[in-house]
Amino acid sequence: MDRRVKYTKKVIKDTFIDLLSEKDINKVTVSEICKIADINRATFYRYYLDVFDLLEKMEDDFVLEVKAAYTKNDNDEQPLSHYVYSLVKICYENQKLAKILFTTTGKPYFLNSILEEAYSKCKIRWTRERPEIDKDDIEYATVYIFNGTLGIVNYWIKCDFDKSCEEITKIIEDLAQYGIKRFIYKK
Amino acid sequence: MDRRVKYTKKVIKDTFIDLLSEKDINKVTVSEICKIADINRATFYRYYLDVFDLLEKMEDDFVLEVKAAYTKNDNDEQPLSHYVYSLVKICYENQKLAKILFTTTGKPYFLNSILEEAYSKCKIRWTRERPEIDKDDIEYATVYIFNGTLGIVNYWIKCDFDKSCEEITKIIEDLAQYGIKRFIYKK
DNA sequence: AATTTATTAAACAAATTGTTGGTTATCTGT
DNA sequence: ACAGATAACCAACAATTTGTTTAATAAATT
Repeated sequence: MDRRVKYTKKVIKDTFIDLLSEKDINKVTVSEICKIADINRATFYRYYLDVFDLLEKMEDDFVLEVKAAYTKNDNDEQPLSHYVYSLVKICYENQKLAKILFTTTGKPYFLNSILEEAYSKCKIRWTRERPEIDKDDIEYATVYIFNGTLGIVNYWIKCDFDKSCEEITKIIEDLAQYGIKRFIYKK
Repeated sequence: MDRRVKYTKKVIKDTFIDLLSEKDINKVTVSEICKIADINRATFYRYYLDVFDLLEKMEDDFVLEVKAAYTKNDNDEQPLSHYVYSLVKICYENQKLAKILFTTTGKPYFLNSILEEAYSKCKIRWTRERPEIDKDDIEYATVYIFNGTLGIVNYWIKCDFDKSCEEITKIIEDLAQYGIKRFIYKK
């Protein structure tokens, strides 16, 4: 990629992250980003439709990084924790960005493609091991642990990464498997 | 309240909901709402700061309704399901609004005050029954079931309320208590 | 019926938004 | 190092939105 393009995109994204840690995304304008980044506004529109398009592209980049992380050594059927750990690891390595992405979107829908891939493999396993299982129940269970997982990651980020990646992954795994019953009462 | 005020607020909110089911909130302008609602723009600014302030006020109204629902017959220590059921019920009775509120905010942070109240009571019970318990663990467990619960409600709304309020509440309760282990494998 | 209050109408400057055509600066491949 | 390609800049544009203000009008309350 052209060095000029690389610079332009980088300075836009950096400025955007800075602005997002100050104020709400709805108050961030294209003009402001360009003024601070010292970039012509026409140049911004060359690559992005608007502020939200910019955010989306940054989310996509993040997702690609996580996928790259768990695709290394990816055999057919990895345990759930393998995917969770990859996500947690990338968050840990990009703390400022992760904080922005998790808080500005509210719910990190942009991660759907990651965990959906992971959970779809679980669904296959569950169905194989218990063919008589209710399809609806699987769906609800998946939704539950999916949201619970993202909630924990979000909370961990809010607490400024006060646990190791391994610890967080373990906590998520335990909660998904046994719920609060065993997690709280019979540890 | 003055009948004129009542009308103004209602027509603004109704128009807003209609617009939100068509397009993203970031594309909704004050001018557009007023034009469709046939309301002077100055009148809008009399009650709301901007589009997001309007959304917030609608969320607040929704929260008040849910709280009113579970405060009836509220003894000291209700089971978690009592609060969940109240939330589910109000969603069921305001389907269009619930759909908007759950999808436009991404993560329904506006519900924090509801479930936090419920879960804080659980935390007290857990701590009382097992005083040696790890405080961090309680926190993580709470975050997990909180997000899982909202995920299920959100999914249920997305599926156009295809189960009864009682069924959904039961599903949520089971998942919180036993996790997928017993929910899926040992039903 | 009189008074209070809400809504309207019209106008205002300021800011943002996309888009344009022409110029300058920088990069890439030979 | 040179030439062609391409990216970034500049300035200007109309259109839209945003808050805010004033005075006039309409509706509610007492």
